[in-house]
Amino acid sequence: MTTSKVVEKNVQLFNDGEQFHSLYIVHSGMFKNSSLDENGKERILRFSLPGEIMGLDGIHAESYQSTAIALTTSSYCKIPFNQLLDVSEEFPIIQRNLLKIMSKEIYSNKKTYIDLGSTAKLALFIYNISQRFKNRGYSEKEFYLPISQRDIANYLGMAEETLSRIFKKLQKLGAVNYKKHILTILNKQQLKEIAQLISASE
Amino acid sequence: MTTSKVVEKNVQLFNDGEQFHSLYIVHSGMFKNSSLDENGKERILRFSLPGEIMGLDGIHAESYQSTAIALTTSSYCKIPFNQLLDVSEEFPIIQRNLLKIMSKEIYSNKKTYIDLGSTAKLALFIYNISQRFKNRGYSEKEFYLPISQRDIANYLGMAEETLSRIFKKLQKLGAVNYKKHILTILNKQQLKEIAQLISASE
DNA sequence: CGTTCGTTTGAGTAATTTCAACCGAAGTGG
DNA sequence: CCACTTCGGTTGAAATTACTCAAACGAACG
Repeated sequence: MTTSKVVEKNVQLFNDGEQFHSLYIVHSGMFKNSSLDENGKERILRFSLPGEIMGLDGIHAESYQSTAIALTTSSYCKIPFNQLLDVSEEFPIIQRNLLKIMSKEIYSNKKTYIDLGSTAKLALFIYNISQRFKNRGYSEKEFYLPISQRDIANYLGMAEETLSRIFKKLQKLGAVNYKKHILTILNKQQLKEIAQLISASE
Repeated sequence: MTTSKVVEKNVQLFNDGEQFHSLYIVHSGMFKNSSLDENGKERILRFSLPGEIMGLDGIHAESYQSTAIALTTSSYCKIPFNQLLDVSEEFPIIQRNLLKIMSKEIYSNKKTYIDLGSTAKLALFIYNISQRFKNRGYSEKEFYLPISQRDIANYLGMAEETLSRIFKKLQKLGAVNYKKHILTILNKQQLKEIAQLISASE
């Protein structure tokens, strides 16, 4: 349908409020999706990894509801939404898949970070990213994470300083290693326990 | 397509993990959608008000991802999903509307409570509910809120005691009144300020 | 009338934020 | 090539916020 295009770090694919026309699939690299709050502060809503779709939140209002910015050199594929609708009328399977993707998106937003302490939040964040890489065929144990700690803290709703301390704590505990944006999961089981995905006794 | 059915308080419409077959539209009353975490504790994911759809998160896995329980005497309409798909192949407008509804659901999840203090969280919660009632033609100023404070605290990720104190605080500030599950918004502007939806100077 | 349930209250404790300063790596301009 | 600035991250200490625990309360109910 369309070919993959490459963008450098900090390039913006679409902007909050702009007219909606296309969905974007991440091919490689990573994007952050954010919007500005009432005081003009950036609020990061999600990070988009290879294989994931951006722009779904723009369908209902026919304008994008967030801004997409590349966090590192990345490539993506653009899918004009009207064309997608036309094709899906011919091939209902496409429509069903779109519904499934959106359903999954709704579902995944529910696994919220609310209710967790800072340590559990960060552990869960790392675990989630790891599983998303795994689902796309990448290593779940070690990956490049082109996100600044400031952005992670923003996304998780905690102070930058807290995040720094917790990151050090997770490393001291031997759960992960993090250096120069390379994240290594040293003890997946332990990480899941800290993220409260399993009870510690199991 | 189907007629409206009535259920009493505490009746369950569908259960987390059960095979997915239908969407449910709330006609009147209110439902809570929850699931159990790894330690068996209830985690409330949303409250469903009249006009809102439940079950969308079950499409992708073909099993419900949460449990729906009536919080008060309520009525609902059941829509078998396969029938919906069949009809939507004939009438693409239905398909488009479904996509829009799901898109809106994805978008609304972005307005997250992360990052807010307890006072702002509760104010935002009240404001959101109020707007959802308004959008369906009900009063935005005064409504029956059949949710226990325990459930609100659970949903917002704070201690029950904290919620009780904050509720009292909002009343002392003159923003709202709350008695016998009747919630009255006394000062919408102030409520929005507290919820950080506008800066205090405006 | 006694019990339960949902809520409230107080006091102490724990977790997180804030503020201020510092650090090291990387990039910039003279 | 070197000083300078910036940026992302780190550290410590004080202040704030929210949680926990324990107890009491009032309304509803059988």
